[in-house]
Amino acid sequence: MSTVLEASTEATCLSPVEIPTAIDNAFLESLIGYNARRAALAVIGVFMERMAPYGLRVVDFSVLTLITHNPGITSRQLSSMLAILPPNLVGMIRQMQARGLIEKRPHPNDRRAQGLYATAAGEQLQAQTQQVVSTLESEAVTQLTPEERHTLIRLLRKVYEFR
Amino acid sequence: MSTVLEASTEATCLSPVEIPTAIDNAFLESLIGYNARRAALAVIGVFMERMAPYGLRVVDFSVLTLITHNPGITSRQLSSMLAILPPNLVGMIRQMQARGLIEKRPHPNDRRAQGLYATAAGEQLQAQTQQVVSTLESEAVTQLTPEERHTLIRLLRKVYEFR
DNA sequence: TATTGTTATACTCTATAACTATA
DNA sequence: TATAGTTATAGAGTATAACAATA
Repeated sequence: MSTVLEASTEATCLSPVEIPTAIDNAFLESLIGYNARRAALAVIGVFMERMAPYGLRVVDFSVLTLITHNPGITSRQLSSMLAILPPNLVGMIRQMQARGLIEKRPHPNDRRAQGLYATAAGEQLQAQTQQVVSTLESEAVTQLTPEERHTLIRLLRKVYEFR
Repeated sequence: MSTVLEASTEATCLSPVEIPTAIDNAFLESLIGYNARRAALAVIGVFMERMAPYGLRVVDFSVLTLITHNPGITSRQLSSMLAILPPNLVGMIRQMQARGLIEKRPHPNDRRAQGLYATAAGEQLQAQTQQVVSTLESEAVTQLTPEERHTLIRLLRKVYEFR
C-alpha cells in the first residue's frame, strides 16, 4: 500500500515545452467513489499491517467475526454478507478449520448445509483482533470528532444503501 | 457486483438449535474502512456499467483523464498518482495508444522519459466519459444534500490524508 | 549510483462451469 | 426444479526481479 497522491516535486527545470510537475487531479478528487476508495485503501492498508501478526487478512477477520457473532451461520450466508463467491470461500474456511479456529457441524434442518462455529481458540483470536481493529479505528479517525465520525458513516451508508 | 448485505429471510422453520436467519453484522458496520469500501464498491460498480460502452475501465478513465488534464505527463507520474506499479501501466498505455487515444512524444529534458498526450479522439472520449461520470456522481448522491456531499468528501479526505 | 521505461513472471483475487447430495 | 457445498479452472489484478538507456 503506497501513497497514492504524491505530486512529483522536482523543481529543477522550467522547460519551454509544458511538462507538468504539479499534477492537476481536481476532477478525480471531486468524486465520491474516488475519495471513498482512497479512504478505504488507507484504512485497510493499516488494517493489513496490524492483522499480519495474527495471520489474518481483512477477509479472514470478517469471516471469523461473522462466525463468532453468528454461531451456526452457513457458508452461503457468509457468501451473501461479504460478497464472496461460494467457491472462493471453500479454501478460506478449510484453512481456518485446519488452524483450529472454526468447526463445521451438521445443519439441524437441512442436510445439505453445514453450520459454522468458532472454537474456543477462534473466539479468543477474534476477541484479540477485534480489540486491535477497534484501536486502529480510533486512531484512523483521530482527525475526526466523534460527531464527524458518526456523520461520515451515516453518509457512506446513504451512498451504498440507495442501490 | 452483488448486493453485499442481504439477510436471508426464509422464515420457514424455527429450529431448536440456534441457526441464525437475521445476521448480526454490527461490528463490521461500525468500521469506517468497511463502510468506505462498500460505498466505493457501490459507486464503482455503477461506474463500470456506464463506462463499459466506451470500452474503458475505471483505471483507464483515470489514466485518460490525467493525461488529458496534464499534457506531457510521464508514465512514472501516472504511476505515483494512481498507485499503479510501472510494469502494470505499460500494457494500458500501449493499448490506449493502439486505440488512437493517446500518443507518446520525447521528453524535452530527459531522454529516458516520454511525455503522454491525448489525441483529438482521446480528448473527445475523455470529455464524453467525464460527462457520464459527472451525471453518475449526481445520481449516486441523490440521497445527499449538496452540503452533505461536500461534508462527505471533506471527511473522507481527512481519513486518508492523515497518513 | 539512481531513475525511466520495459520485459518476464509469479502471486493473489475474483469469476465461471459443472458436479453431488439434498430440498 | 432449485439450492448448499464443492471441484477445477480461467481470468483479472497486483507484485517482484532484472535489464537497457539515460541522468
